[in-house]
Amino acid sequence: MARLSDMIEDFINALLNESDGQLELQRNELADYFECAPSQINYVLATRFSVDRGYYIESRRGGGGYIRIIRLDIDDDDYMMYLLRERIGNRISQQAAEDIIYHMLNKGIITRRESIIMKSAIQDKVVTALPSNIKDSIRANLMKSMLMGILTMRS
Amino acid sequence: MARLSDMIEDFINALLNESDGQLELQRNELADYFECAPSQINYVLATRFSVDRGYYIESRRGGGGYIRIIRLDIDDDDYMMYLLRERIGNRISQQAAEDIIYHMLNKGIITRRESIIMKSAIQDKVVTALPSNIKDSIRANLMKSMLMGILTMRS
DNA sequence: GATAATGGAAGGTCAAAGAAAGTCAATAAC
DNA sequence: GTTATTGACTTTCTTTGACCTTCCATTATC
Repeated sequence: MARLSDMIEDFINALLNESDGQLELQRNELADYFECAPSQINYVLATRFSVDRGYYIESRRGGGGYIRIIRLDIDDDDYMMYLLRERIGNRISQQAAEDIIYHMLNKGIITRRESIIMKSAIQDKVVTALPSNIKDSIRANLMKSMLMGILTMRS
Repeated sequence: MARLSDMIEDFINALLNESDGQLELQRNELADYFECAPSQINYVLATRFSVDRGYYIESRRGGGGYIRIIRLDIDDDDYMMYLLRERIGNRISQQAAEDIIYHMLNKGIITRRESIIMKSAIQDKVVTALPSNIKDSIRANLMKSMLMGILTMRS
């Protein structure tokens, strides 16, 4: 008896393959279809469609809510995926973040204006009055979130 | 699953685009047209045509009453100075920050890519596990820092 | 004729109900 | 002992309805 999670994963992958790498679905609908608890869907998304595996999830609650699954284009973005998966990690200093932004600018991944916005966001002064390990951890989240934004917006 | 609110928003936007940025309508008439409760119109105005998104609402009750929707048209630099000096302050919610970014995009102050970077930066998930007043205060710093970056790079 | 009540025609407010998705800890399966 | 599954509870967003306020025109009162 194949595991439910695997069946749901396959199902979603089949839908993704028929799409342009982006897909919208309703959590409850899918749970109904597989006759499982709605939170099962979250489990599958968390374990099988994580950023590490090259996916990005957006969602919205309330009436007309949805879950959007976006498959990232890994081949085209080796460097970005390296940053997300390995380089940035749980903490990053301002200097290291600035170096990465500078590098992205030089490689033509971002424009000069975009580099300035990113640099403004990861300044130490933005997270004042917090212990530096927390600062660095927020900064890591910031970098990863902005990178994810850049990665997902081309589709 | 088209949301009613979105349909009404689109409808109003279509009317606005055919006008000179100002539009008068009757609440009950519009509610009749969409076969919804009149207060639904207020909800759409409050959530989609807020001041943060660049709109201003005037209205009048009684016989011959009306709702007037005005698209604000401020000079870009003035608008950013207003944001920095008055609007953002020490704290700002994710929703309000998103509305402002949406507004800046609509005005052409930032590109779509830039708007996505900014939106990624001010997400709640970036500052997880902190009390919400601290979240909002970091977010205010973020917004101000990014705006300063945009402002200074043009001079 | 001037003023005061009145009724209908708007729009406004707010809380409750409804419609989704998220979280997390307990349990089950392997 | 790790991975799956479930369910109770939470949060967010939307929709509705009951009740309130304001404005105008008409009628009643002095």
